[in-house]
Amino acid sequence: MSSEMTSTTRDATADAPGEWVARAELVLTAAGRKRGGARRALLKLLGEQECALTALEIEDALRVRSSRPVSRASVYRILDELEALALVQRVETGQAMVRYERVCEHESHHHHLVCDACGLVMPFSDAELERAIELLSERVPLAVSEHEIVLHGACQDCAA
Amino acid sequence: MSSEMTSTTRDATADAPGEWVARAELVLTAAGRKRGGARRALLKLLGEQECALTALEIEDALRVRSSRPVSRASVYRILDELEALALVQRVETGQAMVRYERVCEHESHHHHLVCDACGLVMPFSDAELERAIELLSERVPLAVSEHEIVLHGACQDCAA
DNA sequence: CTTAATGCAAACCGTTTGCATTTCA
DNA sequence: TGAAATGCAAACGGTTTGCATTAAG
Repeated sequence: MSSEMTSTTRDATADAPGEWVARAELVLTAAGRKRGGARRALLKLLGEQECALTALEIEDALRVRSSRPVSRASVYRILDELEALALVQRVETGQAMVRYERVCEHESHHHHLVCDACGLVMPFSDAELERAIELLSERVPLAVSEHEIVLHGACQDCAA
Repeated sequence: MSSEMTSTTRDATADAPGEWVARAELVLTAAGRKRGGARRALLKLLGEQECALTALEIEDALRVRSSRPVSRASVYRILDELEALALVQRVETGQAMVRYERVCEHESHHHHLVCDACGLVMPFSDAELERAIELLSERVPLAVSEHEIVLHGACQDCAA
């Protein structure tokens, strides 16, 4: 019973609402950036997400269910910017497109489950696994700064 | 002292020489494929590799230091074919291009260390980690068929 | 005003595909 | 001789870039 249970619903990334957005705004201002409408819309969207989205999903979401459509170029540029400031991280799921999700402080980060049949991506976290990685990192010929773990398989719907 | 030591040199993938190539030929024949020169050259090359290569690296290697140049399209087609037959697997390193490496039977598979500074990719394997993944796989809302682990950081040269 | 932010369209680049030709069984 | 294998070049699709315009501080 030691490790945190995987949760598809309430996600490990789910900060207090807006906390991440607030921090992001701070970091951006500290970096001498101005506050544009496109970026504000993107931050709001990312702040609400439970798991990683692709740039195109973000573009669509902003065009369809948001106040503020954002051009594709801006989506990419803003994501790059946020990644450089460690506010967002890339997630490689082995699917065609890269995914992005916000990075939360003082929260155990999560990893990803990918359904190879339907493309569903779900977060999970596991303390044992993190411990194993931590130990391992000491014994490896690399100064480890990050790690990414992806489990592939069939989700419950697709396996049925 | 329990887990296998990471090895940069002698790699976990290093089968008895040619063993993988021989198996690959068998599987391909069993699948009703003919034996073309391009594929033979590619198999030979992959059989000699210790770690994952990109399609372009493969194309170059075959053009430069091999008997048999192989067109880019064929490289991709052959890799797809081998992947479908589970003779080769993709490796997502978070770099621009996908990498490919042969899959060996009855050998604990390995994972990858990626130097984000110079792009070096090295294999490693760890029994603890595998155990953690195995346990975890039971408790997750996904019928897990594979997993991929990538550690990012700075290699010994780049960290120095 | 000065500089960052943004949109648009074109450029990029790894990968895939269509088609004609060659090769293997 | 028929199916698979291969090369070439064009097409694709996600991502990046150049440039002109707008807007924040």
